[in-house]
Amino acid sequence: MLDIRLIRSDPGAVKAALDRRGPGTSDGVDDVVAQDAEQRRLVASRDETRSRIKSLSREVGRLRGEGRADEAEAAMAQSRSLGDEEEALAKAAAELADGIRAALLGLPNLPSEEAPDGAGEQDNVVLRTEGYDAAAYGEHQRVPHWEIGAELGILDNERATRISGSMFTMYRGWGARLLRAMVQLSLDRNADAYEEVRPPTLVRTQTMTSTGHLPKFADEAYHVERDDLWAIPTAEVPLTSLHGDEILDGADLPLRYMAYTSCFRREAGSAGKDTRGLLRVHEFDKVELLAVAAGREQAIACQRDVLARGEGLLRDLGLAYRVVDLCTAELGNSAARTWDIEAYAPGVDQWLEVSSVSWFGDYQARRANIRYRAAEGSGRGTEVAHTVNGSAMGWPRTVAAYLETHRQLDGSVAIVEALRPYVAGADRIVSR
RNA sequence: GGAGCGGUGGCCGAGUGGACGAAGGCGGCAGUCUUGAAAACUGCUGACCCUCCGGGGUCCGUGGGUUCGAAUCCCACCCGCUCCGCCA
Repeated sequence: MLDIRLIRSDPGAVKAALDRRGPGTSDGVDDVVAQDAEQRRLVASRDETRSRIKSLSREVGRLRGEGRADEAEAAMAQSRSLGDEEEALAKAAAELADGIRAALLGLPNLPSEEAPDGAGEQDNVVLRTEGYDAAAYGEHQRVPHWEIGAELGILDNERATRISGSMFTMYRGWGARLLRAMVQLSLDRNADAYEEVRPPTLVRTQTMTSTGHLPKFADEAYHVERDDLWAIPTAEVPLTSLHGDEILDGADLPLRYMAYTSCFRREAGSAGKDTRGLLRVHEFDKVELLAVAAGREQAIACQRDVLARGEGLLRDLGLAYRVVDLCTAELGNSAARTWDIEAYAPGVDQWLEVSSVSWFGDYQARRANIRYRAAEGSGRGTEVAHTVNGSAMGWPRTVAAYLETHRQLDGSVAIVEALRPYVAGADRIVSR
């Protein structure tokens, strides 16, 4: 949610920044400005009326105490008639406030001025590519992961579909074990700075609203209507709300958390797109890293840290990857700046998005109401925190890139050094 | 799911419908004393919104209601605790 004070004081700059995402993004800002002015006018006269009612009421008590019943009666009558006035003003002000809040919830975040301008995917900027050499891949690596999975008996999407429908996956045997090894590696590598959390995967509407997944993207999430709970699309959702409605001590920031959870996405509108194998599924696993920071500078340092950790894990797995700076048109609704990490999968010859590392400014923290008290003597009171998050590792696609990259001439798949401690030292996956 | 009790400031906790934004304590900050620290004593110490910077207003789980006036009375909901039932 954008700061209404910023919109009020400089609507032109807000509109210009929003429109960098695409034409028409700032529609509604003028409306908000007008409604806000009217709402404040109403609140001012409501407050004035209330103040008069309060002093009259005190007067009633005092007059009664002094036995001046007639005068008390007169004050009561006057106060009563002011009451109707106050009620009407309060109702009008509250309705406007609801409307303003709804409009604000619908506005996306301002892109960082450092995010590259652009109109679509083609305008994303590749910052760097690591470990990629097209000529280095042999024919044995040009096999799509679903074939490798079937050959080795480690992926069983056919039966997953029978159990849950299309775009669900199932790991079996070494597939499940490889996944578990990667999860453990991801958590262990980040335990030095991030507290491990196992949050709930079903959350309230308020929790989904805080990260910006609601109200705009309700169609993307699974909703348990009977209990009004939402299946999280990412651990970012519960982790962001971990400190919701709290005032943190600025000296404790940044706070860093990581969580391994299942993630659920309806992928509405993408049926039939990239659906082969593990490229796009409704339920997947992910280790998410998240930081709550004090201000821009600290937040950006945290974002760099998350990115470095995501890259480090891909290097541990021996995968080629590139880092992409998303252009303004491709930024998620809540993000100010996002770096995607894409792993190269030789079998399908695609760069697969395996991590998305975003800085949200105070947009999410304002929705979640996460504040912090600045250092003593800084002359500042409580401030809205900044949030940052990104995947340490996200699964089906990482497994896809892994299987294709490490497939050997004999059809087995090598287990890299970093994973061996988690698989009792085994060094390859062979057909059973 | 049923019954009972409860939800008050950073924390604990008091609060007969009338000066209650709220006693008291703890914690925190500042000062006195001290070479320094501790102890003792004194003072200060919530968040948020608006402002013509004088001030005004909102907030006692949430939302309604009663009343001239609600932390206090009524209703609904949420959360917690205890017991019963059910259950992995």
